[in-house]
Amino acid sequence: MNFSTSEENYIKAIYHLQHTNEVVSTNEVADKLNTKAASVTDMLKKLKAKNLLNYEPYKGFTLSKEGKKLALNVVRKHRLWEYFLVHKLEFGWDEVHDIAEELEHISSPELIERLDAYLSFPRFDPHGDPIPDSNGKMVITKQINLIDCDLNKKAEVTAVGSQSTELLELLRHKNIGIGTVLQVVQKFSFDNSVEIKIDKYPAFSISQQLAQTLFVKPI
Amino acid sequence: MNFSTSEENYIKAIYHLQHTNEVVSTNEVADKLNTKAASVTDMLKKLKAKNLLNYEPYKGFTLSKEGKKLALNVVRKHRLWEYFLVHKLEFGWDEVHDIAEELEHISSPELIERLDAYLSFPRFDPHGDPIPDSNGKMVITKQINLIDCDLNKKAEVTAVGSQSTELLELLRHKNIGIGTVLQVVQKFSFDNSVEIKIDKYPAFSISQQLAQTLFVKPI
DNA sequence: ATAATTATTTAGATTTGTCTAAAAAAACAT
DNA sequence: ATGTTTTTTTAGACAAATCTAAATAATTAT
Repeated sequence: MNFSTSEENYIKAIYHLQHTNEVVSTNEVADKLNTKAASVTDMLKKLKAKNLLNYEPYKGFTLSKEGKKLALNVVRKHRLWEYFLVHKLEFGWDEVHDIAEELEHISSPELIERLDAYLSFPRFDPHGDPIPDSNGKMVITKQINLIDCDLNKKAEVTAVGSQSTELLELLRHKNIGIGTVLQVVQKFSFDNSVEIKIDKYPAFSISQQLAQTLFVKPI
Repeated sequence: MNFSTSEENYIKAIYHLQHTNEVVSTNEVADKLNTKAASVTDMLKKLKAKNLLNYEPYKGFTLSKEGKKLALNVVRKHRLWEYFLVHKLEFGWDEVHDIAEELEHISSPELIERLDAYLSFPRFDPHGDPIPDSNGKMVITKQINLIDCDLNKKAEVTAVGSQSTELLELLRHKNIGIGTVLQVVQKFSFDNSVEIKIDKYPAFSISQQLAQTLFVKPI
C-alpha cells in the first residue's frame, strides 16, 4: 500500500497524540495540523477505509496495528533524516525539523535502509528521541520529566519535548543540550520554577514551561 | 515564488526537450510525462501566468528566463542527490533516478547548499551529466556522440543519454561506464551498428540505439 | 487549393484535500 | 432532567491536477 503525504501526516499526528492520551479526538488533530475539524473527519473516514484507524463516529479513534506500523515508519524516516542533517550536513538541531518534515515522505524503503547504515544505525535523533529500527522497535529510555527530578541528584538530559525553534533557541542560550548533566537544587512552588546547576557554572532558574519540556535520566 | 511538484516536473521536462528542439510542443511534453495533451495545455496556461513560459496557443513554447532558472535549480537538485546516492549511500547508478525524482522537489535551498559542500562540489553526476552550480552555471563538455566518433581514435565515455534502468543494465553487462576508454574500430552502414574495443578485451559491436545514447570525449 | 490528417485547445467531469456553514450528537451545568 | 455549550459530523463548495470527448487550428498530401 502507498499513502499520500497528507495521509502520512495525519497518521503521524495521531501517533504523537496517542502518546499522551489513549484515545484521540478530532479537534486535537485539527489543532495539531492547523486544519479544521471538518477536514479531519473527512480524512478519518479515508484512513478507516484503509484500515489504518479504529474509528467510530463521535467516539474518538486510535491507530490500528497497520496504522501504528505506518506511523513508526514515518517517525523513523523523520528522525534518521534529522540525524543526517545534524551530523553530516552540520545543521543546528533547531534548524532541521521542517526539512525533515519534507524528507520523511520520500517513499523508497531501500533509501532509508542505506541511510540508516550510512549513519551507523543511530538510536537517537538530535533531540534525544529514539529512532525506530526497520521493524518499528526502538529503545525505551526510562526518562523522567525534569520537574519530577529529585533534589541534588545528578541527571543527564536525554530528550526535549518539542522541536520548536523557540525552545531550541532558548536551550542554546542556556547551554543546555542532549547529554548535558545537571542537578535540580531547588524548586519554587510559587511559580513552579526550578533552580538547576550545571557543572561548575553558577546555578540559575528555569521556568515551569521549560522544565516540563526537558526529559532527563538520573545517573 | 514557490512551485508545486507538478509544475517543477513540467518545467524540467520542457527544459530537457528544449535541448534537442528549440521550440517545444504540447505532445512532446505529454509523451515525456506520460500524461495527456489536454492536461499539458492546462498546465501551460498556468506556467505562462507565472511567467515561467513563453507560450502562445498553437505556437509552441519555450522557457522564459525565470523558467530556465527554475529548471536549472531542479536539475541541480536532482543531480546532487544522484551523486549523494551513488557516492555516499552506495547505490548503483542504475538505481538512483527514481529516488532523485522525489528528492529533487524538497524545497530547502539551505539543504542543497550544504549537500553540495558535503559532497565537495561535484561537477558531474553519476551518469556524466554536469551539475549546475547555485547560479545555474555548469561545465559544458565538448562531448560528441559515439556514432560520430572517428575510427580508431581513443575516446572516453563522458555521459549517457538516458537514465533508464534498461540502458544502465545493458551498459553494466557490457562493462561500459562513465570514464571507460574505448575506440571505434568499425562502423557498419547496414544497420549503423558500431564495433568498439575496450582496452585489452576483444572488440564487440553495439547497436545503433546504444551508440546513440553514449557520449564521449576524444583523448 | 482543398481534403484528410494531426496537433492543440476547450468543455465538462473526476479525485484529493481542503474549507464554511449548518445539523446532530455528546458533554456539561444548574 | 433539561437547557446550554462544546464537539463532531454532514452538506455543499472550491482549487489543483488530471481525464475523456468534442471542437478548432495547423499541417500534409494529393
